Amino acid sequence: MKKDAEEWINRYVDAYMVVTRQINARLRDIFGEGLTNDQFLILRLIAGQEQCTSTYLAEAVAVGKSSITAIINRLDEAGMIQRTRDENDRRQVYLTMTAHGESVYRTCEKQMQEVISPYLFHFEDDKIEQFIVMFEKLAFLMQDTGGRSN
Amino acid sequence: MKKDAEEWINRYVDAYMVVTRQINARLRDIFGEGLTNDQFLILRLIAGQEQCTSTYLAEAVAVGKSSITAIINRLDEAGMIQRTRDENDRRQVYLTMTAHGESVYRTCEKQMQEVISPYLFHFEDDKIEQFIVMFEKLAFLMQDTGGRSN
DNA sequence: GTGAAACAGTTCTACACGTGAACTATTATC
DNA sequence: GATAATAGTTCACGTGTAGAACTGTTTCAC
Repeated sequence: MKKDAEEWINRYVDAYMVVTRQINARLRDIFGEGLTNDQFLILRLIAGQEQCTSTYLAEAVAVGKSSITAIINRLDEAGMIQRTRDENDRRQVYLTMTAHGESVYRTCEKQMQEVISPYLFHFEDDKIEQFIVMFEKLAFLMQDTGGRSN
Repeated sequence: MKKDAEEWINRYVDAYMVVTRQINARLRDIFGEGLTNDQFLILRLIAGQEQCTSTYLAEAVAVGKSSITAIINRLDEAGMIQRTRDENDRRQVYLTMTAHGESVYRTCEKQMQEVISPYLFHFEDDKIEQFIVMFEKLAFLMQDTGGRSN
């Protein structure tokens, strides 16, 4: 282990805990009854993926497939998404947003922008850019070492 | 809103989602039956705070006090923490770890270090430092604008 | 001093999310 | 054509969250 790794990790975890929990709380508040944070994330992934499947979602959010089914069922009951079976491989179910889902998602996306953007004003542009690039590299590293079944 | 804010936020959210969910999944796996991620976080806060109260925890994790009671109850039943009433102000209940709680927490802390540290090797020291400093500033900003009751 | 307000914490009910194991239906393999 | 692999679902159970109602304690205003 790197010499300063322990201290870095402790500082990272402490800061990350505050930031993520505070952001989550703020999003929870503004989304209100419309959507939970997790549902927002799932819609976001569906929006960004052609022919999105449960398996893809499960890997993307690092969670079992049965959890995805539960979330998808609720979004389905709320009329926000549709399931479409692939006629060539009838095991696959593709998930797409309905017009209503799209509308709710876009609203929440705007609200998210409004909640987060004020914090950006406290930093210089190149600092923000560096921070995000670093975060993206981390994300890339972690995505390539996932894996899980069920 | 800043000109590039929207793009930054989208990139940030996408990366942050991957990183936090992947880290959570890995921690869930190694902690196993011993402790949930949230319980670990709560113990971490208790460890780092003299005379820790439910109210402090609720603010720190940006959650209602009733949620804290639930978590504390489970940790109490598991024999990991103790509640002590303040004799000067009998409304206050101070939370401390038992020896057993301390032991479980330290074990999980080590495991967390081992899970996260490999990723640090992919970055230069000063990059890591800058990243963490930025995160800490963000955390500081967010902490100063919280607030919630119940 | 006493009554009202504020505060710390708990309980209760309801729901969202997570797991893992067992299951259905479909496709691939040999 | 039997067997294995894959995609997704269902079920039972534990955890975390909210919010409202509650207890007990302290503070404050008069």
